[in-house]
Amino acid sequence: MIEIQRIKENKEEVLLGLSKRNIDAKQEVEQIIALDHDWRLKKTQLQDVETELNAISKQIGVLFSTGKQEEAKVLKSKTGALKEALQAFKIEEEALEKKIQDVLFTLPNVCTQEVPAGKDETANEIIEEFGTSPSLEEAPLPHWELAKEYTLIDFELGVKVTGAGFPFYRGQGARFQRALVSFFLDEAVDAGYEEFISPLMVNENSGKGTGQLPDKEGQMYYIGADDLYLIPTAEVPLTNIYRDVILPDPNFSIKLTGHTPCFRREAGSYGKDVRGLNRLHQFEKVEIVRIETPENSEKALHEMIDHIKSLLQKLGLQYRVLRLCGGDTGFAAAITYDFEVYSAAQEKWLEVSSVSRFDTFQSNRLKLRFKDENKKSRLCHTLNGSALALPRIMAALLENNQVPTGINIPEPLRKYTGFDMITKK
RNA sequence: GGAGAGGUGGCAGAGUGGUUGAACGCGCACGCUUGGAAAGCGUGUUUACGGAAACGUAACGGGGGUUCGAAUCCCCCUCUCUCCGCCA
Repeated sequence: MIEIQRIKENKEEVLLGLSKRNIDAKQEVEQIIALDHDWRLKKTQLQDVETELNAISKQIGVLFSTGKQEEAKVLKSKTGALKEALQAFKIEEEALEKKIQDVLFTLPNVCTQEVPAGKDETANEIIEEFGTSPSLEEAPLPHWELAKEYTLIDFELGVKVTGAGFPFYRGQGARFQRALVSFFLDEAVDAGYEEFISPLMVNENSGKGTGQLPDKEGQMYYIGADDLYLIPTAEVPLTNIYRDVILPDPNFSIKLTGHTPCFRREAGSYGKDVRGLNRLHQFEKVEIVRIETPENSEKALHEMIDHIKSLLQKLGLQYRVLRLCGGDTGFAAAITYDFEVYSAAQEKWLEVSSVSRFDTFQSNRLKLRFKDENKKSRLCHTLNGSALALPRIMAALLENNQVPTGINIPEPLRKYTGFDMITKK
């Protein structure tokens, strides 16, 4: 959540950043400032009473130990009223604090200066395009047709065993996916990210830490019997490694990566956009996560962007980079860049990566801090990005690399697949 | 799942109702000492909030209770360890 200090000190900047999301938060911001003022006042009053009560208790202790029972009794009788006052102040103070939290929780992150204002994806800015569409034979097949023809993915089996959106990958399809995962992980490790295999379920505190809870509760699968959530992305377990951590000095740059399945309920999705691999309840993704000082986070963001570009270029995919407008930027992000690859058979752009800077929005919830040069605790910046999400990359590669005799495997993947081309068996 | 033991500062580990935010030790930082180092000596060394500061308040796994006063007593939850059971 937004730091309350920032709201107080840079009210206009906060309002401007939120306005890019089409949100007028003037009322909430004023309310928070007023509540915070009241809370401070109440807190001081509360502490005054506590000070007095502590002093009396101390005196009683001394009196007892010196055998002055009578004097102690007199003092004791004075504490009743104070305790009542203490209770009252405490209740008021806690109520105020909760109210502030409640309002704060409703506010999304403040968008940065470069984020374009706008309501939906039509306002996103295309900032870069790379590559050209492959020249395919007439009537290229969409990936779900190719998947059937070469027995790569079985959607019907998934429906039988689990339900829609849970496909089986099989044979060369399974191998192809595994090759992509290995390639992405190796590239990340080469770029200095530490590889993790993480839990696939997380507790409530972790969900809150990265901002999925409470605002996206309905999007996660929930295991009621054990009070756990299936992860919607590796971002959640990876970032939460650093929940409640204070890094001891300002010279750090934490780079994590992990490959996990991602589980998303995708409530309300339907239609042709969900055809084939375009939208699934379970899919695989390699995620990269970074924890940086505020001074370094913008640089880190661009390193991540460059990393993703290089992956797409090595795979020979045509892509474009979008800077999302405020309305399309996720709740916790300050700025987000999306990567889309061109799917030649479907003739459309598919989102394959989303890279975001969260500034202190997550770390404020996570209580993830570092000691600066003056040994002061400051909140870290967190960032993450997909590098990459598997299904749509697979869809694009299948479609774009189809030839009459099969489907060509991009060169960098061949050492992982063990074959150069997907063929009919 | 059953039985027992336990969760205290960076670590190790005292502390069973009173000036204990917490002994002693290790580690760490700074200083003294030294040609330099070690040893030695001294000082310091949790976090959050309020405050310009002095200082104050809170926190001994989490939550609640008893009490003038709780790390210490009571209740609930949770986690760890040991033994048993089960098991890829």
